[in-house]
Amino acid sequence: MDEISSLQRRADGTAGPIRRTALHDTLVNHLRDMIIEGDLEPGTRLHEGQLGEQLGVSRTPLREAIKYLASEGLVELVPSRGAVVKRFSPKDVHDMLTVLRTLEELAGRLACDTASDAEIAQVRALHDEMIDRYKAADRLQYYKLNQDIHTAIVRLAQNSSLVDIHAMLQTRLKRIRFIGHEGPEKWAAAVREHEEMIAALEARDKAGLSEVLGRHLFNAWDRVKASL
Amino acid sequence: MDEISSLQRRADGTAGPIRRTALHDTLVNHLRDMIIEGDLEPGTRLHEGQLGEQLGVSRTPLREAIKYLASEGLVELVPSRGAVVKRFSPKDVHDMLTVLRTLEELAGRLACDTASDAEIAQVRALHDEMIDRYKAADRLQYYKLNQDIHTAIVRLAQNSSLVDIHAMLQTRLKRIRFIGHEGPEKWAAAVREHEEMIAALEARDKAGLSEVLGRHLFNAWDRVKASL
DNA sequence: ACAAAAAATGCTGCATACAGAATACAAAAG
DNA sequence: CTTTTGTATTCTGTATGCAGCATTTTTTGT
Repeated sequence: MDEISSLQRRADGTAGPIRRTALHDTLVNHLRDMIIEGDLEPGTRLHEGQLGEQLGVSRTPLREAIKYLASEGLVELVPSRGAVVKRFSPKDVHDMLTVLRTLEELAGRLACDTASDAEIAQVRALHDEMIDRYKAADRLQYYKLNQDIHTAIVRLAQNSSLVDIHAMLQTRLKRIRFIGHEGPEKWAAAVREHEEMIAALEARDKAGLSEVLGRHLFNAWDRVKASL
Repeated sequence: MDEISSLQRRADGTAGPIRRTALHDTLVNHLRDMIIEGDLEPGTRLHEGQLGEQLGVSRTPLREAIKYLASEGLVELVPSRGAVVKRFSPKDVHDMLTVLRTLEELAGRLACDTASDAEIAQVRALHDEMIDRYKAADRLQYYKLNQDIHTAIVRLAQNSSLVDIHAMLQTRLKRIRFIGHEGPEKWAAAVREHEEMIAALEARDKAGLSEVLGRHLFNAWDRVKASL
């Protein structure tokens, strides 16, 4: 059972001086995880009283967290009727992937110019680690590293707005992708695309990196649309 | 003085019996306007007690509104110290314009495929109206219609995610652009670009529309960077 | 028996109250 | 005169209480 004790524990586990994270902030992360991982399915009403009791917090910080997530687009606010977990239609997902694709294409072009060799090496390290997880058929860790790589490449572009918006879209899509279990052959194809990505990045091939990122996300639609 | 009466008045001005907009929602819009119009300058601390009293509302809905705006990126939450109006560096603005440019280029390409003739005519109407305002040197209305046109074109793309994110970036940039008073020659150049935009849209010239939108936003940096 | 209206219940929205942290100020020591 | 420490005040963070709206259940009339 989720409890206040686990909520108030610092995320990084360090024994830092004092708790500097506000409860509503902790709740935002906690609720976001619950939504992404499917504990709160789309259409579920977020009962303030019930949910608050379950998490061991009062309604006030909970409500604040819900407002934050509403602006993030994960929940929907219905006047006088509370909040419900937002349901994304297949078209919504397709739309998000289209935008994400465009953004990553941009990130790829910028990254080739702005990234240092050391930073590229770090992405390579993530990639190698991911390949290991792939060979071990460790889907969960593969998936996590996969996202980390995309995020890392976006970071290389050194555009704060791009990082922000990419993270937001990534979050909204996480729930979908988290569910979508593609078959071995599609998984292999995705891995091949990642190999191309790293090669293009190391060669600082702007057009090449941008193209493969775009293709990767174009194909992503094929990989997830079945599970909708 | 801002008062509860003006806040609780319905946005559409109808005399409907019941108020269907929640106070925190009204506050979000009100605060956003205050930030954009410069009533709350960057770096200003949002004093809950004082601001609440000034607006005639209690702290609870005010705090909820602030959390919402924080997720929107207009204010920053500092633990135990409240919220401050976010300050954007010149690089931040440049970054946002870069992303906005990419998104509008995408919107332009999509719009040529998806827009109906009637919708295009509506944009043309907005454009003509804007030209009138330009000739009348009515900067405020010109500016407003300008934004409306960009928003309308994005809408034509019929991509909900694109609309969302574009609106968010527009909002963040509104404050900057609201201040930035370009000279007559730059203004004229912007208007010429808009003429090109409409022409390309009516010709459903994907490459052309995308190009001019990109150029327009590329030049936008020149127009605002002086005022930073 | 069915439909419509009325009452009752539960939940959201807002305000207020209280506790703890941060800052400002003042006094004392070097 | 400067610096440091103790204290007071102010503000944020959280909990709780109350009023109004939605929905469901019950009751009443046909």
